[in-house]
Amino acid sequence: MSRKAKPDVAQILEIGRTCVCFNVRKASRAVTHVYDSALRSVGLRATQFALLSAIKILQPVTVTHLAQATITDRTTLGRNLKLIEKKGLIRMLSGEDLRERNVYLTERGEGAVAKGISLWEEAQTRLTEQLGEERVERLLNDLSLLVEAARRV
Amino acid sequence: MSRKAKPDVAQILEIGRTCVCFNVRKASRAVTHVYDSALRSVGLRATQFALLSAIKILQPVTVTHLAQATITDRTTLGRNLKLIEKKGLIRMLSGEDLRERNVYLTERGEGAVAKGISLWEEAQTRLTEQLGEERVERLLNDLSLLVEAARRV
DNA sequence: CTCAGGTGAGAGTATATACACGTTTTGTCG
DNA sequence: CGACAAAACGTGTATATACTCTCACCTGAG
Repeated sequence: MSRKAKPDVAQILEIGRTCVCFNVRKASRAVTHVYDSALRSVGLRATQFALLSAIKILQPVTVTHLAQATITDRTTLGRNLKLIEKKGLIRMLSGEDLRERNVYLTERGEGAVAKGISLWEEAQTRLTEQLGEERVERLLNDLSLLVEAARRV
Repeated sequence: MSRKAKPDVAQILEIGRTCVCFNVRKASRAVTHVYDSALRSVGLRATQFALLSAIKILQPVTVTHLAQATITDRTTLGRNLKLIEKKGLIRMLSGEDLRERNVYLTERGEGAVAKGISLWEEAQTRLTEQLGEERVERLLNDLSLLVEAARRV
């Protein structure tokens, strides 16, 4: 009784069906594939397009701020920024506070976002057609609540 | 007019709000953090617990089969399997068809799943409390449809 | 002013993910 | 039977992710 019994397959099946983590990650892989494919022709990954978009909105913005806004680990973000900096899409400059690095879009970065938008729109439209607009809206809302919930845990 | 104009911030804001990819990935990061933290005391990542669970259900199973079942790239899966093989949690043996590698849980793998279950349950329960059971059920259902939709695109 | 503690960022390490390409084995058809 | 297609898997390379540790810089208490 006190000895931990081998879990049976039925129990694991139920975990697989109900686990929020597994299922969100699985969906993340499937959806990322759609957007990565769509954006390939401009040489951007979905993550990079997302990052450029966030910078477009928040610029000038520090690394830590951007990390909080995108729910990304600061060190992860730093490495992702380095990649798009090497492509010449952003600049990172120290301001008055020498610890900070302020991130800006370059002209090329602006152009990349502009080119990405139409490709993004096509992917988003095709996916929305498959899923239905109402369901997409509901899903986005639930995902937003999920992020809040996860941060409170 | 034909010249691509700089997209304005309002448009990008709308993209950030509505993009299924950004928002699923963001949720994936937030949720993974919860489950990774919960499982840390047994030395498993959420991904690894998921993988062991899938093997528990499907064993013996080939790499390609497991990849299809988990919506993971075959080469990604191969590398993830190598990590839990090194920990002694699974075995990979060739069968009659020498191209195939059949994956099995070891005794230690069974034990790891058993230990992981209670930790998983705690994380899942805390998250469900924050989000509400009905919303979790709806979200899981919508995510499942999303995966199907993404695969049809 | 000084320094103790806090803050912003990078480096080291490890895992997760996937595309392009190559290798071995199997199956199939003339 | 032999050549060629198909299947299963691994390797090389690149990006995404995050934890731990370290360092530089800033700021406020005394």
